Amino acid sequence: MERKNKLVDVAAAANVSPTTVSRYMNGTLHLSERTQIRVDTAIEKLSYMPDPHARRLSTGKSDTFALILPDIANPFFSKIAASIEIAAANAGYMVVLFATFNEESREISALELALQNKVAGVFFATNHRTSSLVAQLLNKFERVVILDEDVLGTQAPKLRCDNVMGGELAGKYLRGQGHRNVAYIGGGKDLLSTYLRLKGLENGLLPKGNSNSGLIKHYVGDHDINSGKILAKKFLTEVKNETAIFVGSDELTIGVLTAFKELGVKIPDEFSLISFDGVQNLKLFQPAITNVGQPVESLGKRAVEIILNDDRDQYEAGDYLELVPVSLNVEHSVSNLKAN
Amino acid sequence: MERKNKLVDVAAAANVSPTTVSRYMNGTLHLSERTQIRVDTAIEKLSYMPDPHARRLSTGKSDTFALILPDIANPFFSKIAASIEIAAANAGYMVVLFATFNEESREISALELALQNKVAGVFFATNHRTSSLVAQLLNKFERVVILDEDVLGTQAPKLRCDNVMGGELAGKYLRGQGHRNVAYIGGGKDLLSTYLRLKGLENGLLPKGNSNSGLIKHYVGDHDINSGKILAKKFLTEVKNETAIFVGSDELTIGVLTAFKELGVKIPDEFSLISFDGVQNLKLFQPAITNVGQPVESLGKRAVEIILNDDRDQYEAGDYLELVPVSLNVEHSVSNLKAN
DNA sequence: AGCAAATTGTAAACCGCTTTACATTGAGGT
DNA sequence: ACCTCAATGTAAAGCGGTTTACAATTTGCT
Repeated sequence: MERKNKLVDVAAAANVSPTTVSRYMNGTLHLSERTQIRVDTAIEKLSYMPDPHARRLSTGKSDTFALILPDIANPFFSKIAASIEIAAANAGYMVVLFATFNEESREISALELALQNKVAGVFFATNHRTSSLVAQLLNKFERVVILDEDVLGTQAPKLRCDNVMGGELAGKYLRGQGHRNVAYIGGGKDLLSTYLRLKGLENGLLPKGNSNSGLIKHYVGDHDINSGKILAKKFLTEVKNETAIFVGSDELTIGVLTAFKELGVKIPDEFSLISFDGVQNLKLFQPAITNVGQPVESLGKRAVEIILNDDRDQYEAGDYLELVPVSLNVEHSVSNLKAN
Repeated sequence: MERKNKLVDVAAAANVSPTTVSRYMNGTLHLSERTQIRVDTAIEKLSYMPDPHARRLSTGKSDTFALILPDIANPFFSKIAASIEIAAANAGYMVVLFATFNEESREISALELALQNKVAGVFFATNHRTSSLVAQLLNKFERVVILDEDVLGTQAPKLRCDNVMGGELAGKYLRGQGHRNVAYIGGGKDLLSTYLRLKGLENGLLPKGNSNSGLIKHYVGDHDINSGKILAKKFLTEVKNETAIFVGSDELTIGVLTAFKELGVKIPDEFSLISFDGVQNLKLFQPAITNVGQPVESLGKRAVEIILNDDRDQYEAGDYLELVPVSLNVEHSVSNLKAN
C-alpha cells in the first residue's frame, strides 16, 4: 500500500534532478535557498529515507562495526559490548556481533564476513594465541581496535587495561597484609596478559631489585570456570607455604571458589584471594572478593573513539598501545597476617 | 593490488553468462556436469565471493537479524544474546545489536533502523510498558519474536518462560518450608510478567481455592539494582509478620542483598529469599541464593528456530505464545521454619 | 560591454548482483 | 521426418543510490 519513496520521487516532487537531491543530502552540494526549501519540503512530504543497501553498494562502505568477542555471556565482554554499542549508536553506527568462543575458525569466518561486508571497523578480542592468519585478516581492515589482549603481527591500535599495574596493586596489597608466598592462577597459556599480570604481582610482592618470577608458583589454564576448578584443585595438592592466591579473571575465580566450596576450603581463613576483572558481583560473594577492577565501560567508549578518530597516522606505525589504569577494590577475601 | 573478482569475471572465466553463474550459485539453475565443473573451477580459481551489499540491494533482503534488548550488560539478556547469536550464526545469519535501556525513543529508532535495513527478522525484548507505536512498528516486520515480556498490540509470536509456574514453584517451596507470609518484590510496574509471577506465588503459597492476592504484600519498581535497594528498604520499614521475600529478578535481588548487607539484615536468619532468573552466580553468594532458573540458552535457541520457521501460518493469528518451563534451584537462602 | 570565475545544476555511467522473459539445443514420441 | 517438451542458457532491465564530467546561469572585474 504505502510504496516506499525513492530518490527519484523526491527529485520529481522538488523539480530537480536526483543528483541534486543526493548531493544536497550528502552535503556535497550547496543549494540556493529557494531550491533548498523545495527539496526539504519534498523530502519531508514523502518522508523519504535513503535505502541503506543501495547507499552501501554505491559507496562501498557500511555504517556498521563488527564486534568480535570470545563470548558475550561472559560479563567482562558483555559489559564491553554494552559500552561499545552505545557509543557506536550515538555516533550513528550499528554493531554486529560475533561470538568466537576462542575458536580460530570462528574468528576467521567472522573476520571474513566483516571483510565482505565492508564494515566501517572491527573491534577484536581474543583469549587465545592466534595464528598469523588472524593477524593477516585483521590487517586488511582500515580500522581495527584490538581489545584486551594482544594479537601478534597486527599493526592495529591496541587498547587494554594495565595488566602490570593490576598485578602490582594486588602484590603490594598482599604484601602489606603480610603475605609473602602467593600463588598465581592465570588464564591464557601463551598470552601476554597472563604473564604481565604475573610480572606485576611479582613486582608488587617482592622487595625492589629482588624480583624473580621463579619464586611465584603459577598455574595457567583458560579463562573459564572449569579451568578455575581444575587449577584450584591442583594448587591444593601442591600447596606448601602459600597463604594467598592471585586469580587472573573473575571467571577463573568463580571456578576456584566453586572448587573450594565443594572441598570446604575457607576464604580468607585458609587462603586469601584477589581476583582480576571485577565484573561479577563480587561484593555479594561469600566472602566478598577483593579485586583488581577493570574500567570496562570507559574501555568500550574509548575503543569507539579510537576507531572513529580520523587522524589515522598515529595508528599506522603498528605500535600504538593505550593502557587504561585499573584500581584495587578491597573487600574481605584477604586476611591480615600481621594482625596475628 | 588484488582486485576483487566479480560475477562477470567468473562468468568470463567459465565462458558462460553472468546470469548462469548467479542462478547456479543460488540453486535456481541446474547445469550440465561439464559447465558445472567449469563454473566451479572458475569460482575456485578466482576465489569469488558475492558482494553482500549488491546482493541485498538486488534481493531486497538481508541476512541479518536485529536483536533489540534493554541492556546487554545484564546477564539475563547477555545470555539470551549469546544463544541467539550462535544459533543465528549456525543458520548463516548475522546479528546486529541494539540496546534500548528501556527507553521508548531508543526502541523506536532501533526498529526504524531495522526496518530500513530490511532485516531478516527482529528479536525484541523490553521491560517497560510500551506505547502502541512500538507495536505498530513491530507489526511491519515479516518475522519477529517477542521475548521475555509481552508487547501489547503485536501479532508476532511470543516466547518466554512460564512466569506463573515460576511463582508457583517458589510459593510451594516456601510453604513447604513453613513460610506463610511472603512479600513480593517485582520489576516492571505495568508488566504482565510482574503480576503473573505474583499470581503464581499466590497459587503456590495459599491453599487451593483460597487464593487472594490481597494477602501478599508486594513492592514493584524496575528490574535494576537500585530499585532492589529502594524496595528492600521500603519493605523493611513496613514489615509485619513476613518471613520471606520472593524477588522478581536477579538484578533486583542484587539490590536487595546489597541493601540488606549495608543494614546488617541476615539471610536466611531474618528473612528467607528466592530470586527469579538464576543468571547470576547465585551459588557463590552469601548465602547461596535459592532461585527459579530460566533456561536462557534454550530460550535463545528456540527464538531462532521460530523466526526461521517457514511455516508462518501458525504465527499469523497473533495469539501464538510459547512458554518454556522453569525450575527451582534450591540453595541456602530459605530457612526451614518447621525445623524449629 | 565582454570575459573569466563562481555558482548552481544535470545527464549518464556505475556499484555488483538478481531475475524476468526469451532463445537455443537435443531428446522422445509418432 | 516433424513436432513438442525439457533442458540449458542468455540479454537486458532492474534494485536505489553516488559520482564524474560537463552545462547553464550569475556574478565580478576591467
